[in-house]
Amino acid sequence: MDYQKLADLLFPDNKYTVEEIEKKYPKRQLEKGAYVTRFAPSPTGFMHLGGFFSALIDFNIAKRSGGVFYLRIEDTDQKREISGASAVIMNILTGYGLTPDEYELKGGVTVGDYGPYYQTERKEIYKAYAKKLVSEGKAFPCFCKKTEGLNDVKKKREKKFSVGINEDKDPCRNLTLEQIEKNLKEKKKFAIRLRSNGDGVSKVKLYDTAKGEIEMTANCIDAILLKNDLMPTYHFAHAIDDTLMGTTVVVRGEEWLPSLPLHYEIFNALGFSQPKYIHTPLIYKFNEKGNKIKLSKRKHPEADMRFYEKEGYDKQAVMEYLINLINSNFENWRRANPTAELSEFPFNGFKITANTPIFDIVKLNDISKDVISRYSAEKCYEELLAWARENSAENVDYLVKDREYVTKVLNIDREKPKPRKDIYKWSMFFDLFDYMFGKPHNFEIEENKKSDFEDALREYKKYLNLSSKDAWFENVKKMANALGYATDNKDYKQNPEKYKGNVATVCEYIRVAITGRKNSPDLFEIMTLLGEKEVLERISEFA
RNA sequence: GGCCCCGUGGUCAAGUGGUUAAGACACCGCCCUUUCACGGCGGUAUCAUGGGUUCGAGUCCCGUCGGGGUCACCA
Repeated sequence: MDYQKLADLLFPDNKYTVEEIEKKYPKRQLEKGAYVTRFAPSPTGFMHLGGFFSALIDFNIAKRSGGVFYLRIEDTDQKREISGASAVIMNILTGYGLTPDEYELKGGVTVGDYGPYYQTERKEIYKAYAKKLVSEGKAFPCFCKKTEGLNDVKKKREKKFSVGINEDKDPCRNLTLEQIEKNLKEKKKFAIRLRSNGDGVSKVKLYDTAKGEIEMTANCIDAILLKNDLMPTYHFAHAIDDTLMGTTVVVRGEEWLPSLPLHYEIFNALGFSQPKYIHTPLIYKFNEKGNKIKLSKRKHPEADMRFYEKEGYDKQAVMEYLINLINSNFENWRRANPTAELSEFPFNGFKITANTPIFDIVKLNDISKDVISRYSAEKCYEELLAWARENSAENVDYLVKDREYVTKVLNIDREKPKPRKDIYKWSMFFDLFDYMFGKPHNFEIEENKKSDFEDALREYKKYLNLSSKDAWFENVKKMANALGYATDNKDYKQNPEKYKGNVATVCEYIRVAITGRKNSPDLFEIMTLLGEKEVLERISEFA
């Protein structure tokens, strides 16, 4: 077979040769030890938590080594393309401070010399390499009918098929030049497949920086390199782009691990050497049956980065949670350095756990509470406002108009060595403090306590004193005493039957009347902010 | 089913041949606060399993079991 002739037949009008292309992509001039990483999502208008997770690792590896972090859009599957998706990706990345050094905005600027950064714009590059492989006999055209996508595959999987030796070699690999010419004359579309040398038995030693050496069965599949629209598959584009663009470390989800032998064979065929790989653990949740399942876009809102945006999770907290998932030394560091910037943490992207973590929103909440408790009231206000502008438009006017008051509310129990921690996302603010912005409607009081409750409130009108915290509390005690509630706690504990309750009980009644609930920050501060008139009105509701 | 990854408490995890097997979340108890919290102290609870190797194994090797991933002209 005259492979060169075949290559010319298949690709008569390629714009570039491989040599021409490689001239345009010189080796990057970087300090020794500097890593080049990339985030390479497909533009579906959705960013998965797991994708963000690898971007976080990418960013840290590049930035901490003085290297480059770039964004490449893998838009070769036109069916899935959503317009404006790349802007969404850039927004999230920059919002979290993971701004790429090189990127391209569709219809806008391109930053960086190793572009284009959209794969569809690199079509001629892939074609050049495909032609080269064909001319060397390492790839061949395939005229078969396409598989019908995911459904076909699923059916095949249900049969629990096993892949035997050489069974995956594609029949088209044996087509004669004449047959190919005939097909071409009939304008038949073709894909380009790798002519695999693998037997499906021999082993290859591969390496993952996080997992160590992995021995895998060599690839034996004549994998598609170029689809019949001549766009590359992930595998082919990965080899070419990451080589040309100088990627030294590829961080990607663990679902890619099984295709490592394929990538190994493609890199070899192309004469490229492989980058380092870090396959990150996938993030799971438990389903109803208690089985682990992948955090998925369809089933789990938390899989979508927009969820955290909408809910108003603190960005620092989301990142701290993720780092904590792969390395809990982080928590020790955080405790020792409670006010340090996240960027000061000696994050080692190469040393990540291989375990498969289960997403735990309770833990995220806790981290978020901690992060937010360290903020000043002013910072909280800014964050709250920023969140509201995007996600709660109806509250923006109010926040802007009553900035001072809102800041004071945010400041309750905050300016102290151990600040209160009850806010973990901004969307909860208005519910949590609803009583600061209007009279409560529901009151957490048991039916059998109602008469005591009302008696206490009636009496409290006489005792209300907001002149100082001490005076306020002194009066609460006086009233408690007058109504037969214990003011000596020890005595109360020993002889509870002697009393209707203790000061805590009285406080509970007042708290419920003012806030509607049994839990709230410091009562005196709340009453002071509300003002005497409002406080009396609320008490008078019951007395 | 083939191939591969993973297996320390309910969850996340430190641990790289000798530890009383850290820490955090959650849960429970006590203390502090004569309010709600914050906080402090303590508790329950873990090396999947069976064999090796070794004076010694959570750590190394093999098997088993369990969980997960993958097997598309999707990434």
